[in-house]
Amino acid sequence: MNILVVDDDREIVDSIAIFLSGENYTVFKAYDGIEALDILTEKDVHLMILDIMMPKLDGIRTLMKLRESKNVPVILLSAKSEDADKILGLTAGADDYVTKPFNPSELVARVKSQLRRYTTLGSIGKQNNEISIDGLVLNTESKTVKVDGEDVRLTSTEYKILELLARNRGRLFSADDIYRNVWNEDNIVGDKTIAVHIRHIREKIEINPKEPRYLKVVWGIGYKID
Amino acid sequence: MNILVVDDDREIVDSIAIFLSGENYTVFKAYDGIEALDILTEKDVHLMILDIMMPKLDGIRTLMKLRESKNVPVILLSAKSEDADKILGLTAGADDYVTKPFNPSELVARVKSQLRRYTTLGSIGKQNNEISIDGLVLNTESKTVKVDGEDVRLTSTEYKILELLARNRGRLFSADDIYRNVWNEDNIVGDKTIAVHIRHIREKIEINPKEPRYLKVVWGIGYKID
DNA sequence: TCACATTTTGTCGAATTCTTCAATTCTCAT
DNA sequence: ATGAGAATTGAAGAATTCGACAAAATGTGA
Repeated sequence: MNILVVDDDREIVDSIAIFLSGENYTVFKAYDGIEALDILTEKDVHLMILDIMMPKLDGIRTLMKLRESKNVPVILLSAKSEDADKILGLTAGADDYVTKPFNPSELVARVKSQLRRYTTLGSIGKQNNEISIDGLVLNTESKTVKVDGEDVRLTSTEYKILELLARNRGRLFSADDIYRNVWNEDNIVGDKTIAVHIRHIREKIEINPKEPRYLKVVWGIGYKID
Repeated sequence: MNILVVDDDREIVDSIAIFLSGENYTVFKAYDGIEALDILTEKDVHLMILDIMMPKLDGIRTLMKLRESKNVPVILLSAKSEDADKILGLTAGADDYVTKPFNPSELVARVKSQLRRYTTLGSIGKQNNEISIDGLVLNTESKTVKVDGEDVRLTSTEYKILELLARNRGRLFSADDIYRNVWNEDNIVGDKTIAVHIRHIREKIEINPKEPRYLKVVWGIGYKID
């Protein structure tokens, strides 16, 4: 892994470099924003540690310029611990903000955390966003539903109810449970509303709504998907 | 976006919830690790703020259990500012570590930063600067758009919206999601603005805006590109 | 400053979706 | 078998949402 360290104070750059090298990272060094951007285009940088106060091009501007084209993780470094500065930096596109003086081990831990997110944990698209139950397939990202390969159009409320039940296959939900989960508030009136939505879902996903294949009722208690 | 806040101190949970709600996040609350894990399976959580000191199941253990199956970003919260604790937490799989007492605005900024990394910035290997969807081709470098080979002139706002949707093909964005991503701030007023931009984009890239080939609406939820 | 392009806001009608209510059917326990 | 409670069904009014248009606000370059 290649890490670019940018600070106009050479001593700081060197000491950070020593700690990172000790963790077997390859370290590139730069002493102002222009140099940093140069290295970023030339080399394959996996993470950047960037000081804010620098001559020529300060850290925030460097970061903003970088974000126009690359999504490399950036940890900002600054002597200023003012909250406003932190917020500015994080808003400008930084992934973390560390104030000087810092504990080298903590910095290394934060580097590792960011690299883990960037490389192994990945982003939202990577994870499994399909819930599959027999011929019933929910895609939680596009909020779509397929039954035996056929696309089925559910309304937003219908989808939310179905996702709740599908996500917790086998678990029993009373009408009130469902209401609380989907509406995020308590149901004051009766539970007819849920019943009607259940019917609509059944009409759409069940071949024979009278003999539900998925969406089953447990008498006197609630609904579930086996 | 859904955020889960976990702390055994209800006052802290409530106050964090207020700040996050103000930023238009949906907030789920839990008061120990067990509850947290329950909600994580039931709901689609996009980020978790997790206190370390908790009864039943402490934050670190909760985090480790979570990491067995999910890669949701986690921000640890702790009264201890010992470096060793920070390092332990970050090593266990956390994405960030904030010590109490904290500045709410900073916490919100860190939440946004993590969500950005998780959702829009994405992970390694996305250097390709052309996004191609059927006859629709976006060049993210020159910020130009072609439809069936024909150049199309989009305004900057229009382009940003289209890129967001194209970059996350299949994923559904509510009007608020789009606003937050493109403007980097919350939408206080209604969602007419997005609707109008969507129409303009459609007028330009769709042959028949009434029957959109690319930019589809999902009633009651939002927009997407299949 | 003015003219022009872009972005944002406000209003309206049509379409879709949600909720309510009443009638009917079904299930379980006796 | 029967009755009470529970679930399903049908229909209709209420509430939302989307898209179209117009117009106001904002930004930009000559």
